[in-house]
Amino acid sequence: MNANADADSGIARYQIGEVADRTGVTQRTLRFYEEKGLLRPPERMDGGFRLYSENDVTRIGYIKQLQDLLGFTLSEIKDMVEAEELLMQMSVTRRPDRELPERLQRSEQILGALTKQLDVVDHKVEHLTLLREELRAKMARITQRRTEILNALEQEQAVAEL
Amino acid sequence: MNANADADSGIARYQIGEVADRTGVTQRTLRFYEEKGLLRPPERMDGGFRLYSENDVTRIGYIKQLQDLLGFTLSEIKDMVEAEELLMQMSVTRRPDRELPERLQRSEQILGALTKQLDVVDHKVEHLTLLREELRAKMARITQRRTEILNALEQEQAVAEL
DNA sequence: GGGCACCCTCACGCATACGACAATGTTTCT
DNA sequence: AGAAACATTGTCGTATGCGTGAGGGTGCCC
Repeated sequence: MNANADADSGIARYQIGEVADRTGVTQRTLRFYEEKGLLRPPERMDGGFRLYSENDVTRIGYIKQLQDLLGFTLSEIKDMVEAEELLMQMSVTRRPDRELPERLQRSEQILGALTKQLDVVDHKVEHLTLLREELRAKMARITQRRTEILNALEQEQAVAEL
Repeated sequence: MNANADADSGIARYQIGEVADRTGVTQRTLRFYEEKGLLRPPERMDGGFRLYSENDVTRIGYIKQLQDLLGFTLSEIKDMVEAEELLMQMSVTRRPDRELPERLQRSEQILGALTKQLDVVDHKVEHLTLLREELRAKMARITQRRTEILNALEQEQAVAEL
């Protein structure tokens, strides 16, 4: 067994090396993300080794996606995961029905963040879609040229055959 | 007149300051792009001042879009504009019907580049679309929570009115 | 032909996002 | 208990994408 699964506790924990392997980011990057507030400081073993949860692993994948594929900066991503964090906290802290106005405010705050993110994403999708169309048009043009050239070559061949 | 338009030559040229103003990028950035091969070295005046064409201005806007809105790196963009360059050269150099095989090869080279770009764009669109759905789902959840809270607050109000 | 706006080329600086050690401590396996 | 494997915190280095002068020419108008 390589996984530090639930030996006697209830939930699986992984140390940094395994997380790095599974997520495809380096250990350095994981520590860096933690330092920059993108990842909550994970638990530690008595000796100080970091112990990540399955949830952390998921989050790391999310961050990578936002970064590599979607081109957000780490500080943008920080805002996004923080909103996510708040959202999850809200879902959990359903207990005290007191302080409703405060919770309302939090809701609207998160909604604001999500709206901003959605705007950014919409914008990107729109522009990428346009770019895609342009690329397709260019490809069509080039493909056309190519068949023209191929035809011309065939003509040459035919002439040479005589 | 601020534009260095066609005085006696046929085509308008602009010096770097005006290009910077029109495109919204700094002069430093323009020189930097040139240095990095993103922009062909523009013409120069006798004294060494750069003279950009309308075409260059268009290209700069294209680069900015790829960079800011779509999150490509400059080296990715370099590949893209180089393919574009080749494509335009092909369209122009229709003259010598000799050397067809060479032109065929160029065509396929450009096609390859375009295909790669299209793949990248498709990938991004796909992931962004997924992300957008997730964001919408989250917003729906939060909006739901918010109305719940608002209802609860109304209840309190009603009770207090008694 | 003097002045002012504009441009030139270095060249160093800076933020982001890590990579690559070094020196040291921890866990685990047998 | 001793080695191998793995982790920790520094600290310095690096690539990208420019910003910001310094020091010095150029263009053009009156």
